[in-house]
Amino acid sequence: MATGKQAVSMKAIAEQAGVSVMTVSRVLTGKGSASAKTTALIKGIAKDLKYRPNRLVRGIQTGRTGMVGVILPADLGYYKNLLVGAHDYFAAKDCGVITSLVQGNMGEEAITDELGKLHRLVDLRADGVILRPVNEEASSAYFEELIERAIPMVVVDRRLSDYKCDFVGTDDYLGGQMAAEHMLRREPKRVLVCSASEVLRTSFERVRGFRDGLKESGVEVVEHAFGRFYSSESDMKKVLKEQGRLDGIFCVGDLLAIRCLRILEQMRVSVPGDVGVIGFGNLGLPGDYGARLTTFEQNPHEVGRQAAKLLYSRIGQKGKSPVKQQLIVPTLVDMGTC
Amino acid sequence: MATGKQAVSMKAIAEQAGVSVMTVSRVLTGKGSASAKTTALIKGIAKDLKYRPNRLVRGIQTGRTGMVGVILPADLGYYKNLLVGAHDYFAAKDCGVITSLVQGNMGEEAITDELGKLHRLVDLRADGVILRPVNEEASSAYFEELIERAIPMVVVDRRLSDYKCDFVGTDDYLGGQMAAEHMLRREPKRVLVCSASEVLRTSFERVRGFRDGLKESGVEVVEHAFGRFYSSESDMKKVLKEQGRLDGIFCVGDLLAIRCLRILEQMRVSVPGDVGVIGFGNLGLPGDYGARLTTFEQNPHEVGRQAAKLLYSRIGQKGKSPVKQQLIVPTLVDMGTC
DNA sequence: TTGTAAGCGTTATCAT
DNA sequence: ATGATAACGCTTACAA
Repeated sequence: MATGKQAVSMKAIAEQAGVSVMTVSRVLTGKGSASAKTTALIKGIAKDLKYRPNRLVRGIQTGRTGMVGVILPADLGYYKNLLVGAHDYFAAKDCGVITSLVQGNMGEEAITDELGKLHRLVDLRADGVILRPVNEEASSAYFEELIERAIPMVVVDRRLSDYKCDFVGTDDYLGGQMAAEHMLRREPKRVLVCSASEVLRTSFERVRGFRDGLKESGVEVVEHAFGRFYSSESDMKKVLKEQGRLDGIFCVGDLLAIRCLRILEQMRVSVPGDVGVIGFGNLGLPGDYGARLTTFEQNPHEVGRQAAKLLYSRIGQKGKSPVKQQLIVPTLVDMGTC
Repeated sequence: MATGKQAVSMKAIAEQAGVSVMTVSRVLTGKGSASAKTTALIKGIAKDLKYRPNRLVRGIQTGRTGMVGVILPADLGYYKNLLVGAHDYFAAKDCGVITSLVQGNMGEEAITDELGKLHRLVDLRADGVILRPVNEEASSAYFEELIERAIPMVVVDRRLSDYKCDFVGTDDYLGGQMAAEHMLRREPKRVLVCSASEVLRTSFERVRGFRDGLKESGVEVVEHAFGRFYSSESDMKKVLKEQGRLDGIFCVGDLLAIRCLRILEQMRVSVPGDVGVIGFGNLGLPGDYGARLTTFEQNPHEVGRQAAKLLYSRIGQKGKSPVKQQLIVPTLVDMGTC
């Protein structure tokens, strides 16, 4: 310690009260017993001295620091409410949340950054970690420091492909099914699915759910896979023109759906009169058309809350238990485009 | 420690290397000297054992935990980027950020919550705190635990009325002046100021800046004070009708400005043809008209960065130094309504 | 260059 | 109900 007067410690209280440090500890933590008299005395002195327990020391001693780490992309966007959801839960558990923001979405640099944040959390002896992974291909070697110390981790929003661990995210399959159900009310004959790519799990699951939801309806389903959750105007125009008559369109992302709406407007096709359009709330920040798009709102707040809850349950849980997958149901927001 | 194998400590490395703990400490922290041979040996073993320093202990020992607290309102909104800005700075300084979100904007409950979060940060021995206060009237007694321990605090966005301390926020006065300057290009004869209330510092400062900016222009300035940063449609309509001929309107908040635009449209007054309208980016989330409103964007990211920078400079600064006020210049966003 | 001893503020453990 | 002592993992201060 550099300079200045020492911060008040249990020792100081003990001296003033004429008891041992242990008695102070017992009174102040509420664990163990003490006479009513000493209890009152000690509590009084603690208040007078503005005593505050040193959680660092307590953490060293008990193995629980009461801090958890949350690692998210630096451009918070969609994850803002996830963070808030996690906070909501942890606040109730008197857990401090160390937020770490990772620059970039992929690439070596982002991975290095992510790993650095993980290390910092280990160094601070966080009780657990919530991670939205940048490095989706990370193997268990990547997480060795966490594993070594049995620090529980819950992954959110994006699944890790190589490393099995607890996960909380949107139920994309169910969302797809719900989209199908909603679409069926139009009694369509032929519908188009605008997907991203089979290798993108969210897209794949949404499509799978949608197809399964239509399975016994006899509706004809055609699909066009744009490589990403986005399409240029010309690509979309080409696709829609080629497809000919359609009664409905399900896009696995809002950006695709908004593009659809624009093109359909150009083509003088009425929505939802001629064609119904459903998007999926990939970004949650729709543009001009977005506000009126029938889509699925993901519930990042709930994802955050559930991730926190799951993580908390893992903390202090002795051995290993089977991996859990908590899937949060998206909400259909009917804005009349389908 | 409850169960399981002990985490690897310097002691473990020391034993394996056949040296003392101090040598390990010196090598791993880079402070002090050691022979090239032992250095290599120790570093090798540390890596093999996946050693990670215990920052808690280091914090206890050195008085610097490398953690700072950031306390913001629970509905992050505008503060999202402030948080990101603070992170950007602290990440570079290898500082962990403990985020605390306070429920509610005023009232006893929120204050209790805020104080609780402050206490938790003290308990975790944060090196410093950035606070967007809920409790603006808080006196120094409110912050006694921080003061007692000489934990530096920087207040952002809202000033504390009773307690002098470092502050970083938007330069409202300058914003007002800039609005005036912009307005003058229209060569107006008569302008209306839609203010909130004199007791709201941000409103007051914006108006003061605006008036000062027009001082020598000879422009006639009339002012209507709505109690808040908001007006009902009927109130605004009444005011605009009563005022008669106007060349420009400066609203201290975007919500007021958007209301203005709507009423003017109803009144068939062209903007910016007949009247120029300037708002102030109170919320940053403009509605339909907002996207086209000439207004001031506050720079929460920069506020966060500067607050972090200021706080960091205070950390480890020995005695007390004069209070600093860092004012961030808002950006004029000309969307053509003035 | 390296080591020893003491201490940081608390809890765990075993007494009394 | 209370206390003494060790331990947690590291750094500071002082030797050698």
